[in-house]
Amino acid sequence: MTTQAESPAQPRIPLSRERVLRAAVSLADEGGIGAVSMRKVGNELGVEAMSLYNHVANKEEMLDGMVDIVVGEIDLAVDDVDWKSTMRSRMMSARQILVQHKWAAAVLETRTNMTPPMIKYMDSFIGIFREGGFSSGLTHHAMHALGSRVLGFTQEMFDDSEALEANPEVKAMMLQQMKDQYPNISAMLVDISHEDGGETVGDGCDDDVEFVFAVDLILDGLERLRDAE
Amino acid sequence: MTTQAESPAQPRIPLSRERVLRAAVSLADEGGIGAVSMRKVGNELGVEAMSLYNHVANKEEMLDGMVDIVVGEIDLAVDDVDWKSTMRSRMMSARQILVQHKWAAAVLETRTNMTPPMIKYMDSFIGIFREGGFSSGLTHHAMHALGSRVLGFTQEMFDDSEALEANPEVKAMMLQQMKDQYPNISAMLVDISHEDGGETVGDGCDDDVEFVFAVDLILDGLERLRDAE
DNA sequence: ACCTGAACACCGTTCAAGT
DNA sequence: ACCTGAACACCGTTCAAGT
Repeated sequence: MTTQAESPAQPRIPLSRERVLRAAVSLADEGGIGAVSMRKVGNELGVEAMSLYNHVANKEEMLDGMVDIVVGEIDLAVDDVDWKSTMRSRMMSARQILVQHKWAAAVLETRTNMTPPMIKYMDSFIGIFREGGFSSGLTHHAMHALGSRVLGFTQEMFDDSEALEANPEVKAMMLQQMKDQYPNISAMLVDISHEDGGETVGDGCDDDVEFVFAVDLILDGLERLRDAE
Repeated sequence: MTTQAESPAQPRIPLSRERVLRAAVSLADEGGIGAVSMRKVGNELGVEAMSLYNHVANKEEMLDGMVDIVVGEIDLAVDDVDWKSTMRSRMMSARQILVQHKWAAAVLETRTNMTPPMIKYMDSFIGIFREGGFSSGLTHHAMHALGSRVLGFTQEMFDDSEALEANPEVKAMMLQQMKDQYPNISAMLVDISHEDGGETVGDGCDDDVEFVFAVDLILDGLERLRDAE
């Protein structure tokens, strides 16, 4: 049944979280997310489905890990001549990776957990705007406007981080811990809570406001192009 | 087992596609899309799961029907003072409905079939831009730029309609049939195929081009806002 | 014409038992 | 410490059989 059967001298490679996730990603790359079941991933590794539970908590957590691998492939090193071309390159890198893993965009949108690779990506993303001279408020809007375009996670991740921030005691600790690892996220959150006294951000951002902001941004731009034609 | 058991005089209401879809939508509204299985929908209607197959081809087609119901709820009648506020209202109506059916946005993104309610929505959408004096090319860009924001279907639907259009023999027939029912879609497709000789649109639109267009539109708008601050 | 019982080939997940 | 057999409670779907 296993592919290792005819090589008894070769000790089987031990399972690991890494191996499980890589097997799952390669199954999804080949056959779409529908080709990923605990049983099939186990089979790919020459192991029963139940063995996977020693390395991932459950399927949901396995999907988190798969997305982390994909997000980790996005090149964060690009540093172009100005903020605009840097951001443009960043978006292209992200898109390129998501095109390589066609299943990932849909899965990404179902994730609600913030994982370190996701937070790292977001911090880098925010950093580009900050270095471009954007205020924290406008950076926040920018993330919502661009968010659903490449990585559909922006709303949810912000909701989570802001839910935590809403508790003032947790807030101080969180910010302290985050400051080193995620300087841009921290700076933005601090700025914004000072700017509006937590009104917009404290109890989760107002999705309606963000939606209208993005729509108006696009409509204004379209109008300009029409008039220029 | 059924809720009708204690009322033998009352003849059971006969099943119908309509009743099946409404039951499925209400299950999804209450418990999310995970609460929708053939067995549970059957149970909701006091019927076995297998009976549903007399009214929907399979689960996939049931999901199509559920989405149609939701899309059909979007108010297409708004006609504001100009194209911009009309489009703004349209986007708000769509968003409002999708917020009411929280499961629908994700399901919408997995649909690949063009259904009449979807085409009707698209035609109305295009009509707003056309009446606002937009060229067909810019209208096409606009749909891509706004598409993923409210209804994530734009890309796929366009790919389909353009795939059909790529066959010149089918094209003439299709356009003739569509002209009455969907005047705006037809007009746009005709214009675009004349404008660029089918280069951009004939063999499916260039997703990369559309992606860059949308990103640049947003980045330019953000820059303007930053400088105005 | 419409509904169902029985069956098939799948799922995710648990837990005690093996090594 | 890690892997597995057996089992549970689910899936979507079919088809011949009932009414």
